[in-house]
Amino acid sequence: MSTSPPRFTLAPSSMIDALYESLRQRIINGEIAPGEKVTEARVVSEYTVARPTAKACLERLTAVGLLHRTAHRTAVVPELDVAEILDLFFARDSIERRAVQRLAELGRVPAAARAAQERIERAVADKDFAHQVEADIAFHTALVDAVGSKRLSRMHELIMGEVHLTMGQFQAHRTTDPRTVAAEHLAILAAVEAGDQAAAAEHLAGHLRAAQDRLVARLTRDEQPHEPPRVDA
Amino acid sequence: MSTSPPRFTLAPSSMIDALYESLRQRIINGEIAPGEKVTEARVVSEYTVARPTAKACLERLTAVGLLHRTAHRTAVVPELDVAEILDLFFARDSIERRAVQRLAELGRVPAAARAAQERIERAVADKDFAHQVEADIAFHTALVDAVGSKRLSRMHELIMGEVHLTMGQFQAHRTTDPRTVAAEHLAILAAVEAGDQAAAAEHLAGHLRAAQDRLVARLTRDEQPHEPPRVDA
DNA sequence: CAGCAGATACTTGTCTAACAATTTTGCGGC
DNA sequence: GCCGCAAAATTGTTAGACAAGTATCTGCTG
Repeated sequence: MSTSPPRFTLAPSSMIDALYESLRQRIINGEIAPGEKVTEARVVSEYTVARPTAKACLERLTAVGLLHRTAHRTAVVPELDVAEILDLFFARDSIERRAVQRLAELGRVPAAARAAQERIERAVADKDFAHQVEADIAFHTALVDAVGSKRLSRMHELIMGEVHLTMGQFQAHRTTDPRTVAAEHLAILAAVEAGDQAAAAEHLAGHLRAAQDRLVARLTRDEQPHEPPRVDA
Repeated sequence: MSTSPPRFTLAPSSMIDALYESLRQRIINGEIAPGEKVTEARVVSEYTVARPTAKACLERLTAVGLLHRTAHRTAVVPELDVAEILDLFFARDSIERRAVQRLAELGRVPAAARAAQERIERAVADKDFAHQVEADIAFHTALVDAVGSKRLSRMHELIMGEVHLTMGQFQAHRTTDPRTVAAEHLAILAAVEAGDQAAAAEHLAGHLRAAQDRLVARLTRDEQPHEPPRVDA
């Protein structure tokens, strides 16, 4: 607040940060599949780090829900079931709805959201799905960050890792028309710009519900065959 | 959710948990004062633990805002200024408002909230201020937990440490009539029981705003003399 | 042949010790 | 009195070790 906010983000400075980012990416992209075990020893050997470093990293990933772990048991990449997805989207809606209401109240349309929107459209044109998912997350994060509340942003960050994870699982068999998503995003921004809190909240809630329903529909279909957990490596 | 909720909480099982709880209490109660430095070496010597253990503990406290720390610099107990308190209460309101709206929608009045309410009244009668603050936190936490959303509860937990901290700072010079607080709590529960979402949200928002205003008023008065940071030890 | 008990291997929790990198502090010179 | 450099303090990371708890496999018994 008092110092100028950083305009450029550099590569992570500490070992743990770098490790965290790398593992985060691998989990989110599905490179480390849901259900797969991630032992401390594995991290130590895959990268060249000491075990305490790996341990700290796994703890951080656990804190944001990208790994599940109970005492003395190996951390695993979670497979979210329907109940968890509903819970996740309820929490997400709570934060983002408040954010857009606030933005509408201030009449503030974040530039970063518009930028993210353009990135989404470019990714759609390129058929680059991973990038599209990432830009979509960036769009929603931009909305929350624009409120300017450190703590709201932190709470949002706490759950967006899991959102990213579910979209990553979903990404393989995508059935969504990207133009629908784009239209919904624009409707949110338009309501914010018009200063209409209720409309902004409605558009956002509808958008999230649509995403949630797509995930749930996909999941209930997939859970039927009860496919065995994929184990590679 | 699927397993029965624990009816009794035991002492923390792991070393780090115990350390975390102890330090948390000491920070919240003001035993470790705002502005005070907490080095890893200090924790190591005060308790009998290894430095990595202390380090992990400080990291966890930092994650929930009970300590502030930047790379290579010593962790300190934060002194929240007015801007931060406003931010904190904005975030808190976002979560708790959603929670009571949801409870009203379900018509679910959590028993734990009523129990906490009784604990508050008992603490008031005993003039036990620390206990009163703790029970007040428990009341609000009970509201959020009753929703049954793991993630909403986790987000709430992420900021309630800081709330506890500010109330601890405030506790020394208290100016609040406890009966006002009790009445506000009961109004919230009544609205929830009646299933009136809007009224529940209104009562909660008013309650939080009153608490926030008391804190801010106290703080702006205190900041005038610009007292030098207390340094003991 | 099935089921259970014990033994073994694996994994995590914590500790000790050490060195590198960075920040803070204190001293001396100008 | 102020600035810069060196020493001290503190954190970041690594290595190795041992205890304790889990999971797995083997072998015995019915």
